[in-house]
This record gives sequence, structure tokens and C-alpha cells, in this order.
Amino acid sequence: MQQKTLISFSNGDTKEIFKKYLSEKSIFKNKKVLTHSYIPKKIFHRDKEITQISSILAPALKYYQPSNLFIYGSVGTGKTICVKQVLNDLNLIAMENKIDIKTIYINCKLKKVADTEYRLLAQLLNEIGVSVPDTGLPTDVLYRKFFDEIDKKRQVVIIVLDEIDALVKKVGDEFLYNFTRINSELERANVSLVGITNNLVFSNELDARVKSSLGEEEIIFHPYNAVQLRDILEDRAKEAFYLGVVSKGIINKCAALAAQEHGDARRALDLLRVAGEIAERSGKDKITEEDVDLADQKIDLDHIIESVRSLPRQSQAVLYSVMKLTEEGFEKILTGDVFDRYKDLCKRSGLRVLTQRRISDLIGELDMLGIINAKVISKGRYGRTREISLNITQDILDYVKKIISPIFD
DNA sequence: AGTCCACAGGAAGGGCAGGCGA
DNA sequence: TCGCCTGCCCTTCCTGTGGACT
Repeated sequence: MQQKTLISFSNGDTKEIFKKYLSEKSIFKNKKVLTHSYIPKKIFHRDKEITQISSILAPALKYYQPSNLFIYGSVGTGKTICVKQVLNDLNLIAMENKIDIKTIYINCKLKKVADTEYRLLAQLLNEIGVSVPDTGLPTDVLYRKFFDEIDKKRQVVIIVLDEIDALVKKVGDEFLYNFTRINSELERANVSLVGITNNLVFSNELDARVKSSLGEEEIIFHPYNAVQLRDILEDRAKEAFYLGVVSKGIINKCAALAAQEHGDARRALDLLRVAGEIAERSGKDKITEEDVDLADQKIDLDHIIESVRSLPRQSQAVLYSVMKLTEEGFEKILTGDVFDRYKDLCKRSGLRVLTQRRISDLIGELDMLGIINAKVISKGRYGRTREISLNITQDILDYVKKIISPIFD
């Protein structure tokens, strides 16, 4: 006998919202086109770079080891997308011609995926079908397993490490050295490394020994200008929205705003997508300039609020101390001031008091996240310290306060 | 020129949790 | 069960530093 399921709505408003949503026609034809992970059919204004990457990786088709490659360029300049497309094409050609090429793409910034040497190796092993525990084994055992597994047959393995600077910053460059030595240990397979980084001076920060054995080829991706961003947006908008939803003016505005932000194509796509969402939510069938302005603010706000929400309690306490000092009109907030205020806060709220050394690191992390500015200054006879200020506007600050105040007050 | 301040920030290591293999 | 390994968060100890002051 079939069981009957009882359906009832808990709240009349919810029901109405869902009903209304169902009855409305979306302005989006395919929203996925505007996400960062989408690979478009044509990549605009990157022909030269794609040709360069392809020629460097081409020797893999004859089982030679392609040169290690380093790709530099700031956020949203198309590095990842170009590499992914070249790998796609390479895999296709390899398959057609029955050539054994294995390409592995790993984003080193993804938490719990490849943010330590162990996890990177575990992830690589996972990609070639060997499962290892999340922790517990010595790192050299993982290296051995990886080397042995790929050397079982004649093949070329191309490992792409995106945001490689994040991993090097965390665990040092020793692992890169290990990978450069890998080919001398392999009999049948060849391995080549492609590193992608936002840090334009990344190679300068590497150990000379690593640099000499690694940096064989380099490609730099320059930021897009407003005209180039416009071409990219126009192409994506055609697929993402129904006809007439986006005007040329809107595309130009998104392109111009993103071009101001260091020619970031991701930002341009985000602007268009969020503006579309805002327009749709307010029942419009066209995106207006006002929607783009709102989207611009919303993206910043969402980013900061998400960062603050996910901060550990101790970092939130440090941020709250900075906020309180700012509110009280402190002209120049120094590390010592923050630490004193933080101690008071801990006493009142029952939080464990960490050392000043640790708080100094937490201040550095908040600075990295862009929530505060912390500049090292010297006050001569009165010491060397950091001058700290909030890096968020008043309206965002109000939102942030709503999140943190209830925890400590 | 030397002193001194208030930290910055590197290095080493402790303690805990989670996990493996013998 | 025990020894060993890693990750993570943290402390302790230490050296380095820019520039006002003497």
C-alpha cells in the first residue's frame, strides 16, 4: 500500500513567494554562463597566451616531458580558464590518437583539499585513483606511492597547481623541489608542472635551488581593459539572458566598473549576474543602471560579511576591539591598544586570553582579508608597531556590528 | 653616535585530535 | 594497543628594526 504524505504550508507568505516565483518568467536563459567555473566556447583576447601554453605542452603528445610552466597574472585575467581549455583540447587530441596523457588540475587555495603538502599529495593520489587516509601516513610514503603509481605505464602527467603561491606561503617551497626531482626517479612516465599564481613576484620568493630547476617557461597575463571586458560580457550576456534584458549601456557600465578594479573579468561577470538577480527579484524584465550600482555594493558587502561570519571567535574578538577603539575616536590605533582592549573583552566575555604574539598574527590575518589596514610604522624612540584602521565603510560596518556585537556584549 | 622603545616576525616546539599499520 | 605520523593552534624565546631622543 502506498503511504500518503501530508503536505501543509507552515507559513502563508512562503507559499505565496514560491507560487509567485513559479509563475514569473525568469530573465535568465542560462545563469551558469556567468559563473567563474564556466568555460566559454570562445575565450576573447587571449589567443596569444593560449598559443603559448599549447606549444609548451605539445611535446606531451610525443611522450616527451613538456617544460615546467609558470603563469602569472592578477585575479580575473583568464589564467585558469585558458589553461583549462588547453588541457581540454590536449586531452581530446590525446584520446583521438590513443596517447596516454593524464592532466590533473588542483586549486591549492581550497581549504581541506590541497592547503598542505600532505593534502596536495593525497589529492593527487586521489586523482589517479588511489585513495589514502586524510591523515596518518608519513609524507614520503605518499610521494613514493604517487611516483610508483604513475610510473606503472608510459604516460605524461601534467599537474596544474592553481594559486600555487598560497601553498608555498603555507608550507614552503620544499615540495616544489621534490616535484622537480621526480623525473629522474621515473622510468616510464614523464611529469610536468604548471603553476598558476596571482603573485607577480612569486618566483623571486622561491629558493634559488627550486627556481633554477623549475622556472623553465613563464607567461604573464595582463589585465583586461574596458573594451576587452565589454567583448567578454557581450558574448556571455547573449547566452545568459533572454533578448532585450541587457542593453549595451549596462554591459559598458559593468565593463567600466570592473576595469577600474584592475581589469578583473570575474568582477565584471559577478556584476552582471548580481545585477540580473536584483532586477529579477524586483520584478523587472530589464536590468537598469541602478541595479548595477546596487550589485556593485552588494558584492563588497556579501564578501566582507561572509569573511566576518566565518572568522574564529578569537579573530572576531580582535576585530571587535578594533571596532570599539574606532568608535571611541582613537586617532591612531596601535597593536598595544588593540591587545589591551582585547584582554578586557576576554575578561568580560569569559574568552581565553591569547598572547600578544598570537594577536599580532591575527591582526595580520585580518589585514590580509582586507577587513582592516595594518601598516608597520616606527615611532622612533617610542618603538615600532602597527598602525591599524578599519577598512570597511560605515554601512558595511553596521552590518558587521550586528553579527559580532551579540557575541561579546 | 649611541641608546632605547614597542613591537614585528622567525624558529622551535608543546599539546591535542585524528588516523594508520603492525 | 602502541608507536608513529600529520594538521592545527598556540606559546615561548629570540633577534631585528626605524627613528626619536640624549
